[in-house]
Formats: sequence, structure tokens, C-alpha cells
Amino acid sequence: MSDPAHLLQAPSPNVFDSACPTRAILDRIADKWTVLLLILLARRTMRFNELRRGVDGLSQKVLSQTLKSLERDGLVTRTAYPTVPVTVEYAITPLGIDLAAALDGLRRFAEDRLPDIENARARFDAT
Amino acid sequence: MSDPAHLLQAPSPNVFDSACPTRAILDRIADKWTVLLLILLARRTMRFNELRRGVDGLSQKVLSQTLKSLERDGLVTRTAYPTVPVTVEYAITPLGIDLAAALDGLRRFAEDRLPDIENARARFDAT
DNA sequence: TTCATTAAGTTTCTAATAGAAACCTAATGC
DNA sequence: GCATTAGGTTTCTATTAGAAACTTAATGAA
Repeated sequence: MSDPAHLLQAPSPNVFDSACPTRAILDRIADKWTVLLLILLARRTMRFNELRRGVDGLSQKVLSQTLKSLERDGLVTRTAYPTVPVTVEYAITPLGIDLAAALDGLRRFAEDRLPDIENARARFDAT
Repeated sequence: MSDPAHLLQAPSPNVFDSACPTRAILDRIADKWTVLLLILLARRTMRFNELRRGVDGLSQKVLSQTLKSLERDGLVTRTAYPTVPVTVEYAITPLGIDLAAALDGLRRFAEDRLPDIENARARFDAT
């Protein structure tokens, strides 16, 4: 403790601070397509077009962008097989599984509490 | 069970279907500002400008829009007091607390696993 | 008496992003 | 030769996000 090195410690992470790296990460993971893709990939490894069909409304462009950034962040791996045409598999990593567990809480909330939200909306819109 | 009414049951909720109402809800809650605001409001009731200061980078316009939709969805309540100038308090509801618990998992993931993600990025960018 | 301040927004304008649709590549079967 | 397939990329437009200025109503200071 006499070592002054502790003065150089990284500041404690704070997602509320826009300059904190954890905030940038939250911004990326709190995204609808990320949520849906990771939940699907937590169930099983899937191919590009399989994911596209699995997530209704997701365009090829955005799927490709999102997968690229998930791969960069170490949340999924991309494996291409030299078939014709090429086969590409996306698999979740252990880190991704950790995140998917948290994200699945959002899916469960949406599915479980749908009636409560619809009631609230009806009440709000009535006034 | 001889009653045919069960044939008219709502289809089982499926967030992967863009036409499912649960999907619209997921799209709304998987949003960075929603995540940060609900986590803050789960800690304590706050006023408009207090929230704005609490969430770095959040503009007044988007704060006001987001709070309005959180209120409509029954996740927060808005109470205006006839002071001068007016005082407005935003408080989380029991439904909001349920959601905030799930959302806080995202914050914890971001804060806990930051080093893993940064390592993954460094590895990815090196190739 | 005019001016500045405050809280909680709204409005306006511009810059970034999302989504739709077309295009690309390379090999294979018809 | 022509269509098909998987896994993208490119281009174009429409929506959205964010920055900055404006609003309202009362109060206190100069």
C-alpha cells in the first residue's frame, strides 16, 4: 500500500459516464438485433441465412454488420467451410453465453409481462 | 376441453416474429437509454434534470421521448408538483422494477467482462 | 422596470443510421 | 448458356438521433 501504483488504477467502471469504455459496450449490447441473435446462437450454432430466417425483419446488411461486431467482441466465432457455395457457421463463445443468459431475461420479461404492458398502454391512451 | 374456445387462443408469444407484440416490446426495452434510465430509477425517484445529469450524453429531447414511452408502458410514473418552476418526479413502478432487475444484468456484464471484450477486440484487430 | 434565472419541456435543423433492393462471386446442375 | 445457391457488399432513400435554440411562468436582482 506504500506503492503509489494504486494511484494509477483504472477508474471504477461507470456505464452512466459516456466516456467510460463500459458505456460503449452497453450501447452495443443493448440493441434489439444483438439480443435476438445471441439468444438464438445460445440455443445452437447457425449459418448466415439460417439466422436471417430466424430473426424476422433483419436485413442482410445489418445481420452482417452485427455479426461482425459480435465476432470482434469475442461473443461469437465465425467459421467458413470451403464448400460450394461457401458454408459459414456462427457459434456462440463462453463469453457470449454469459451475455445471452442476461439477454434472455429481456425476452422473458417481454413474453411474460406483455399483458401488463398492454393494459398500461390502454389506460394511458384512454386519457 | 370440448369448448372450441381454446382454438381462439392467442398464439404463443415469439419475439423472433416481427409481427408478434412481444417483439415490439423487446425492441423498445433493448435500448441503451431505456436501460440506463430504468437502472437509475430503480435506485431512487428522480427529477427530469437530475436524470439528464445522471445519464451522460442523453439529450433533453430523447430523455423526454423515452420517459413518455416508459410512462405509457407502465414502467415509470410521472408526477408534477405545482411549484414555480414546476417540479416533476419520475418514479419506477413494480413492473419497472421487474424489468430493471433484468436490465441491470446487462450493466453488470459490461462492467465485469470489459477486459475480456477488450482482449477479444485487440486479438481481432491484430489480424 | 427590465433582465436573468430556473425546470421541464418542445421545436428546428442537420448528420448519422437503418432498411430495401439490387448487385457480386464462383461453382454446379439442367 | 442460364438459373440457382450462400454469403455477403453496394447503393439509395427514409427514418431517427442529437445539438442547439426557443418556450412558459414566476421570482429575485439591478
